[in-house]
Amino acid sequence: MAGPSEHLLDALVAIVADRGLEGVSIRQVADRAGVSIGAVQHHFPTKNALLLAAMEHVSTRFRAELQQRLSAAPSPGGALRILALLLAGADGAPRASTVVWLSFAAHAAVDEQVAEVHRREWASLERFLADLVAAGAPHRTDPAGDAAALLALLDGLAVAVALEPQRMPPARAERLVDAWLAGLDAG
Amino acid sequence: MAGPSEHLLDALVAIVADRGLEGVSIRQVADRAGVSIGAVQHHFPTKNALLLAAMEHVSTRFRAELQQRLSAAPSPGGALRILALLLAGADGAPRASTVVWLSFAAHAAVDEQVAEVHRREWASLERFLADLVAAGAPHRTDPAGDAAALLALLDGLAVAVALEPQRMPPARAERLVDAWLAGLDAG
DNA sequence: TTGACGACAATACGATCGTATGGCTACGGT
DNA sequence: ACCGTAGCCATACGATCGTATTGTCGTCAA
Repeated sequence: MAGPSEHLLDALVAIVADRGLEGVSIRQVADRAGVSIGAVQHHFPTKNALLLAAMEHVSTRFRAELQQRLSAAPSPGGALRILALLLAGADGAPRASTVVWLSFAAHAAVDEQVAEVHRREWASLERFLADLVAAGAPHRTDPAGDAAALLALLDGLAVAVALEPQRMPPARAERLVDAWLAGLDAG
Repeated sequence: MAGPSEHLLDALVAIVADRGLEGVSIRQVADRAGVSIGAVQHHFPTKNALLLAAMEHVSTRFRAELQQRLSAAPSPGGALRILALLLAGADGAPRASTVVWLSFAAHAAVDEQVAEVHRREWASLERFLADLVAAGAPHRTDPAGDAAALLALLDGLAVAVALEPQRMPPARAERLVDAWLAGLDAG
């Protein structure tokens, strides 16, 4: 299932997770994957192509894991909570995932191709959240607005959980997410 | 008022704003500031020291601008809205500021010294927001929780405004902020 | 007057970077 | 049997990096 290309992409993601994007070099990726520089160059012509492929890779992985987790959701409301906790980096979501997308996001501010992938993913995420809101809380008048606010909240929480674990431990992030979801029905 | 050191820090911040942290090198900073490599080394012994000083520099600048903007606030509620719109990158806040702190945040995930400065600033921000909430909406039972949620929302909105201007134009961010603030009184 | 020192500039060093190049091996089609 | 090509490695090239070293001016205390 996992070819040599995916192995390289996993190596890159692992490097980003613990040394940041600045720690990524063709040589480091090759080392981590246990192959030569030439092998990396064979599968991806440039570093940029490797980076873009890695972004698509983490997106694909995320969608797969999401689908699996949501298969156990009893209702749209339950699915919304599962997705929210996952995105917020609350219990169950590894810090590494947040660090990776945070690194990509920062790079997106400077690289148009990376920005395009980021925009596509986040737009898709907002649509998905909006659908869950519309299905789980049909009385809401602006599910798209609710989804956009929720997505922003979750992004901010994820960063806080990853960078400030003592100010924002996962349990607090979970409480805040639940409070916001409760506001969906009340407010 | 602005000595040669501040000039170097401004140069670094300008580089981060339009090429990211990866565009920062001693040589680039020296070039942008119109001095030699040696001058940079004279004021800051290492690149890391320069980076840390730049973070403190943007913090100081931010506090100064904030204090100036808040001096025109009629009430705690008004001050809260001004600060929220500023942090969210809504109309009036430049994209560059968001890109700079986003870059620093991503770097904080990998550099403990940068992380410490980041934590200090964000903790201070949450406290300040909590005070404004407590003053402007005294009936709230958990102003610290409100502040933490608001701060996360604003961080997420700022990133969205900076990276996805068509999904999250400043006006939409402003509407979402206002909706959240309205929920302070209702929910 | 001299001499130390602060504020730079110029240059050098070793490391690492992305990428190009050329060769080797194994295999699949003709 | 043979040729091409996919897959991979070793190595080289030029650029850029952070930092160390050394020198050159002023200014100002003694």
